[in-house]
Amino acid sequence: MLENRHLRYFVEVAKCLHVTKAAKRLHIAQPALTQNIHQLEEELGVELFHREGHRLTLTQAGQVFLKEAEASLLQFDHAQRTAQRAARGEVGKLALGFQSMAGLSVVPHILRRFQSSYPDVEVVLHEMGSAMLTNSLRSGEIDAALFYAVSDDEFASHSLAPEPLVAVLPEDHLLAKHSSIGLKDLAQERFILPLPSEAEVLHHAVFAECAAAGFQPSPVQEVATLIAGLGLIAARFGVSILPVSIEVFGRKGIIFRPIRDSRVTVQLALFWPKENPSPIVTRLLECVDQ
Amino acid sequence: MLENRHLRYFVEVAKCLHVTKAAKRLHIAQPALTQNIHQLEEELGVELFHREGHRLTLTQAGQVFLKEAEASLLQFDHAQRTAQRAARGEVGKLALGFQSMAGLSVVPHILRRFQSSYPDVEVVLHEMGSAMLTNSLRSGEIDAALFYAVSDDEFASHSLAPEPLVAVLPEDHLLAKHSSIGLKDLAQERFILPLPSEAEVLHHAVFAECAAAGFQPSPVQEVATLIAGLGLIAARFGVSILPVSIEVFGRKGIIFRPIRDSRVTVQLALFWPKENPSPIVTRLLECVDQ
DNA sequence: TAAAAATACTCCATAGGTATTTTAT
DNA sequence: ATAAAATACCTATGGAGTATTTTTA
Repeated sequence: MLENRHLRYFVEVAKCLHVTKAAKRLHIAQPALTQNIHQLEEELGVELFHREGHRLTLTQAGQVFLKEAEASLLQFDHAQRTAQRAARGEVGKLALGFQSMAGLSVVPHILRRFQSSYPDVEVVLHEMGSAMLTNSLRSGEIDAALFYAVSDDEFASHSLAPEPLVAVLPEDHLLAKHSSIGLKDLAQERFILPLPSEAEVLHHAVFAECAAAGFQPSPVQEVATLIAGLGLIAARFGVSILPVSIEVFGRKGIIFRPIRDSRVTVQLALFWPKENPSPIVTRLLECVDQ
Repeated sequence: MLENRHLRYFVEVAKCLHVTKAAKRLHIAQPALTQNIHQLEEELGVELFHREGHRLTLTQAGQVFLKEAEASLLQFDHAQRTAQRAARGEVGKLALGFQSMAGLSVVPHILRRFQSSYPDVEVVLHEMGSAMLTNSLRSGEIDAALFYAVSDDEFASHSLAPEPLVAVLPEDHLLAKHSSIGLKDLAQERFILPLPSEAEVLHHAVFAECAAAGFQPSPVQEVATLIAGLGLIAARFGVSILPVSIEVFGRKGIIFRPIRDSRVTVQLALFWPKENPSPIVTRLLECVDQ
């Protein structure tokens, strides 16, 4: 059976056209090299060299095979180096899940840095709710997920800086003229909340913040998507409380106000499977903190 | 040292994710396969499989390496098949020399047939005189040459059908009104001859034909190129005798007339080196006779 | 006759086999 | 209990070495 060795040896001989010299460069004995070349020719069924006495020349087939053999060796090398780069997380695919809120500014920021460092990683983004994110992490559908949550035993995680919450109001709301608001003033408002399955931590954060202000939000309207929620607020259907990074979202008809005496913070965190984490996630982590 | 074998084995295991099954398909024992995979991972310095109990899965690096390994094996195969095709003369380069006269119709004809049968042969054409053609054949600069000559001990050759000679006259020549001419009527004309180094056989053919008609051409004007010769004839500077295939050359001011009682014929022949002939020449020969 | 390739042979490294153990389902 | 992978050990093929012969420049 022909092996790579045969190609390596052949290329060397074809380059010096001198078996003894080639053998020295290959650090093997001349007869061993001669044998390999013969075997190669035998298995191919092709004369690669003209032998006129001691004068070696490549046949036409030999010239063609030289090019092909070199290409094959390069490909072989490339395969090895690429596997090693892949092991270091420098090439491959990264399926990254994220919550809508995280997609507003954090994901784009991190991604820009990551892609400039690792252009050979193909990143596929998946926007979904927090419940589905954990499912997808479990099933291996995604390699990592970025969403508002607290660290947890099931997954490895890395939390970003805590974020304060802000009140989200229609722009013509009575309290809009103040530069900040006391949450108690919203006690009678209808609260727009994300579905727990979409953003569990944000859902609870609203209750926690209200509880700190001494009331329980009621009535509430749950929504599946951020877009729908902000639309309802703009239509004066209710108000909400969201992480401050919502402010990059400049929807018409909506304003944001800091909450005086706010007690609650939330933080984005990157989660990934404890078992067989993608090495690419390690590279991604390096980009998260800068 | 990693060999092709390792890739073949890895690809099989990566495809069934089952060492025992893969071993069967490869017709080797399971421990041998296990060892090879371990050795591959060792030499690469890369984990290619996750092993959770008996459940094998490819790591990210393994997935990447699978693609690369398959590509490498394909390239290896391709190298072998290409060498074999090259040995059969189906791929490679053909440097074909020819005389101007042969280039008029025979070379284009043969070439069209040849290229349709062997599109992967790169043909490079070299137009030169007969003396230089033999030199280039000797030096290996060209693989074969097509020119008017008689077969010869130095080279292998294959002659095409003999061609009669025709008289080449300016169109307003006195004899032009006749449909054929007796060569003796040209005895007083100046003969335009190719240089012997450019077309030795054609040069001699003129003398032989004239001798058969009972005279020796005089005066003579030798020219290096066909173009120059025909130009001189059109300018009424002289006449010539050339193989009948000159008639495809429709230069203004020139006419061709058969020679009555012509004795001499010439023939194109393909010549190639006796030593180490290019296999492509054999393929070319098959096209020459059809 | 000098130098290079081919041949003859020997040896040992290792690819691959058999038998067995370990491990997980 | 079963089936698969890992381990241990053995065998033998063949890759590579040394010594020698053949060939040609």
